[in-house]
Amino acid sequence: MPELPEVEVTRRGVAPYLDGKVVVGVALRAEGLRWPFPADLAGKITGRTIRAVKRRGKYLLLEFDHGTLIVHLGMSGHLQILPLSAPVKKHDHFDLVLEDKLMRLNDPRRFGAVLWHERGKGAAESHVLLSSLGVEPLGTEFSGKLLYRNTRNRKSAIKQVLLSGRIVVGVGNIYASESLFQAGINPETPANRIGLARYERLAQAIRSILTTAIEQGGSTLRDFSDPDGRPGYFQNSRFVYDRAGQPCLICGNTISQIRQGQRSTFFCANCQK
DNA sequence: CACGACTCCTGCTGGC
DNA sequence: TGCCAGCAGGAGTCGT
Repeated sequence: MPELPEVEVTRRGVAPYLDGKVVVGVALRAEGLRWPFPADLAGKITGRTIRAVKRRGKYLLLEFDHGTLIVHLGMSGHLQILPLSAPVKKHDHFDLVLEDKLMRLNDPRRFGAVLWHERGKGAAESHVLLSSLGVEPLGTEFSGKLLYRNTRNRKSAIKQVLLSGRIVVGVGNIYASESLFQAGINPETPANRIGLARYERLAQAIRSILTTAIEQGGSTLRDFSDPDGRPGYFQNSRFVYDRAGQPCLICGNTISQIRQGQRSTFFCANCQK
């Protein structure tokens, strides 16, 4: 479900309820998700204060003085802020209980994760899952030049390279297709055959699309909503994703759907060369 | 290292 | 209407 915009919308939604608040307890209703829940999570964070809620790629980082709770929503994870009395529903696997509210993680497919990183092992960014991530697409380091420089030895299709997260993070299946459409680049083009000028266009497209998606509250294609239950509206701004067989909104050509690395890609063969 | 296939899991949809 | 194959917004792991 969530790509960078949805995770950022989630972060902004939960942060006001978590910042500076004390954890009263946790509820765990499964062994774990993709990986087991941290050993003695309650003992680790009960009575501790959440100092900040940050994001790195699609990972949410709940920072404490003595470590960081790392939360990933996987494909189907969803966080909500609820009253303490909220009834438990199917797939409600984890609650972070505060004094007057709780943050609940619901994740039907259980591809998500809740992990703990001790402060003593360095910043959360040094965690094994975070240490080799690419740059933030909305940060100052990201640019067309960076994309160009880091793709000289990448023969894979540009769509796959974007999805890999090793050069730039947070660009998932929807926004990869949308960004390549806006930049006029065919998703099957080998990354090392794209020049600097086109990468400048792509970087600009990625920034612009992610920024717009965040402002619109993300994409609600099936079930996404922010932690207060509000849906996103970016799906109304899609040019190609999930529009196979429909006319291109720019040229009228029929939108194509192909498979790349077991994932669907959508594009306009006329607008994207 | 780069690359591609496979894998985890539940739920929904589309074709019969 | 029921059944079931196939696909869904992610990404770690393994073999080459």
